[in-house]
Amino acid sequence: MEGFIPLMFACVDTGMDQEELNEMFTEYADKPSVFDNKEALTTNWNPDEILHRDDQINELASILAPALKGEDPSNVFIYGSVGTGKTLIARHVTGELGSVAQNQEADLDVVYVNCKMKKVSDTEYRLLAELAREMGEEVPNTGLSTDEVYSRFFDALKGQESVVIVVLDEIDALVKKVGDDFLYNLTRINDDLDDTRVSILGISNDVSFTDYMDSRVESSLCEEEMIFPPYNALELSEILEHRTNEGLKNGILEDGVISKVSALTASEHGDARKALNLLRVAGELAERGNEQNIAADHVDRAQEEIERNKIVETIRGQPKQSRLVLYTILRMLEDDDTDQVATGEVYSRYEEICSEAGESCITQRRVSDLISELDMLGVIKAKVISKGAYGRTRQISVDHSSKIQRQLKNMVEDRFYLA
DNA sequence: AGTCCACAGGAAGGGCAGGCGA
DNA sequence: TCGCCTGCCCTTCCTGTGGACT
Repeated sequence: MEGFIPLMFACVDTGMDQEELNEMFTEYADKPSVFDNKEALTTNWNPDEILHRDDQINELASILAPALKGEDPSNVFIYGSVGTGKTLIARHVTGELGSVAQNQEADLDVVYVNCKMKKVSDTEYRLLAELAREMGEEVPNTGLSTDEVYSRFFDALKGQESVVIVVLDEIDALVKKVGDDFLYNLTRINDDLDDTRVSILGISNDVSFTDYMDSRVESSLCEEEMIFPPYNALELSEILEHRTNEGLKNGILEDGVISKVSALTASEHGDARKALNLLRVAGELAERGNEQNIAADHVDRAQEEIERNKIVETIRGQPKQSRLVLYTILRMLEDDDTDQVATGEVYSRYEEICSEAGESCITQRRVSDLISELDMLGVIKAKVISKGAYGRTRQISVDHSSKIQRQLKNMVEDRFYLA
């Protein structure tokens, strides 16, 4: 998609007429694809067989099984790094549980919410509203008090005579943002319900996440805990093999591609999600280049493309002042031909750039927060260091290839000055 | 050991936009 | 229309910090 938009504009610039455009699309449609079922190389796909997670499936299933008899299962907490199969297993097990419950006419509801979804469930209000909506209640996006939304969710639950399993994915992100009060309320909701039993299945990418929680919340939420270990290179290879058999045409993959992808991702916390993305994008690059096979070189290019897209998407969602701060950093790194800058220097240059552009300046305190945010988003790297009598500061650097760095600067410059 | 610097970062709250219910 | 709510971006005020310097 990323390469597609400039192509559309190129058509306008070069005066490509409708017929040529039509021809181009027809040619594209007729071109043989390297994919058989591209969805199999995405994280949304539910594979018929889940590899290397039998123990976790069995454990989770045995914890949730009492729901079939109308008993409320223990609250469960699942930890593990990104791409270790937590969401896949949670969805798989609750999905199967739902099917069995339907066959046996048992009353069981499963509600899934990703707590990191921007504008959907990234605040207490939004999460409760989303849960209430999932239970069939109408809740506006804003305008009500949080207490009102909570009581609407509660009313929706009261209307049921069943067990409700609430799956809260990426719960660590929300707790870090708004605190754990909402979890305290949710874990105590059963005290006020007569016929409905609510069980919470929390999923977190952060193993040390419970440090942020009140001990009372922790003890009731983490009645059962499961830790998902990262996949090793061998396991990743087998998972990729399984997915590519479904997703790619036979004989498309050159030797060594799967082992390269699995070695690359195993060294970075065994992230299966990243491994699948790498393979899919490598396939897309091969297809775009009219090539018949996916080679190791496509994997390298895919890695760069994924990194660039991730950063570009992140920057798109940032407010103007954040882009301005980032632009200041990138311009300093380029102009001063250095690989790191300090907060104080960035702020001085930021003030100059603001006055050049006729923009209003924000305070150093706020700029400091924006630098932290950009660091958290992985756009820059900021490390707090002490220079003794010369104070404390953050050393800011950008850890991308110079090509990506240049593209980034141009993009921020365009978005800042032209937007 | 005490001082000092240049911030980091927590806490509290202001102002505004967007939205809802009465 | 008005009062109230949340979310977001921001400011102000303040305390804390780590290592070089005295």
